Amino acid sequence: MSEEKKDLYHQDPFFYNQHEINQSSLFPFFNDNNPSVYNHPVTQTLQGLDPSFMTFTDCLHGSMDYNTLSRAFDMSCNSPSGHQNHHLSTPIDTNLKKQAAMGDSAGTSENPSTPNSSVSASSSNEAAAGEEESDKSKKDKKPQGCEEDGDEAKSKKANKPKKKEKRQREPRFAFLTKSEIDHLEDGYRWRKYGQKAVKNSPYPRSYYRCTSQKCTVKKRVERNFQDPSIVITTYEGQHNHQCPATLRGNAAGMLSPSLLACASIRPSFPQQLLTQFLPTNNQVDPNSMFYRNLSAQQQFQLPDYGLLQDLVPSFSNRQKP
DNA sequence: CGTGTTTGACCCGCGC
DNA sequence: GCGCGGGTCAAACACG
Repeated sequence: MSEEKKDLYHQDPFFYNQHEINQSSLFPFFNDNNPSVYNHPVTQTLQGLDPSFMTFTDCLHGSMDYNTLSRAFDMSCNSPSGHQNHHLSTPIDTNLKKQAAMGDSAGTSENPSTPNSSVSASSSNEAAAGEEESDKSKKDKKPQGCEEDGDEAKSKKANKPKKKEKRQREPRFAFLTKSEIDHLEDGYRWRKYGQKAVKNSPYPRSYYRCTSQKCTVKKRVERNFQDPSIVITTYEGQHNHQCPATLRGNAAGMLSPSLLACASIRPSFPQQLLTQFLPTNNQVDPNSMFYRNLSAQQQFQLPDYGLLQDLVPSFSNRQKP
């Protein structure tokens, strides 16, 4: 591995395998339980991945657990590679990497092969609850000009529970998207709650939280500092509610171009996915975000529009002269 | 007025 | 213990 690449690993354990970027515009990173892959990132392809296995929306809707994801990508990893351009990068999990680096037994003793098990419906709820709790205690800690004076504030720090539970992070997965737009529409509503400068990068990282009540999903958005045209979107957690866009019945208008990129990765990408998002009359409104994002986002990245033709016949009808 | 963004301050974990 | 960097909070602000 080159020194430069090593640096990338160190700057962010969530390794963005930008060297693999080719024609495809989107690279999902998934949880994996094998720390070795962090040291030896491999290029995977989506060949051999059963399209019925997963959808982007499945990830976002939380209707699929991470076992499924990792299974799916183990599959894809083992499958013979065929598609030369559509690379899927290495599954990454920050916590696991850290644990591996630290030799943290907690990370390895329990269910080493299925970190995802902690993400099953119940445990992920627990994790979320834990986070809420910690958030609450954090808030309580804040002075906020209530009755406490400085001393009290100090003592409050001392009153902190001696053995604080290590904050549990939700599993995360990231997408690289070639786009001029930082914050890509994905059908959910997000509230920005922070922005930080990224070390060694001129581009800041933005922090978003799902605006839905009791939904703890967060996402981070930043630009690849070596290729500013690439947006790195990292999702943390799973939505516990329906996609607002789906509810509105106008999902196509909110559809992220990432989804299209998904389709571009695998020509046989589930039709159901797109049909699920597209308006029932199969018309694509040229004024919709769907269409506008396409325009703004390098439509040429789609391998050829025959792909979309396959996926959405009506779409191609509009494109054809 | 409700909703979302900006931004400086703060908290916390980690490495040295 | 200290400093650094990532992550979060919340007041102030902007906007429709």
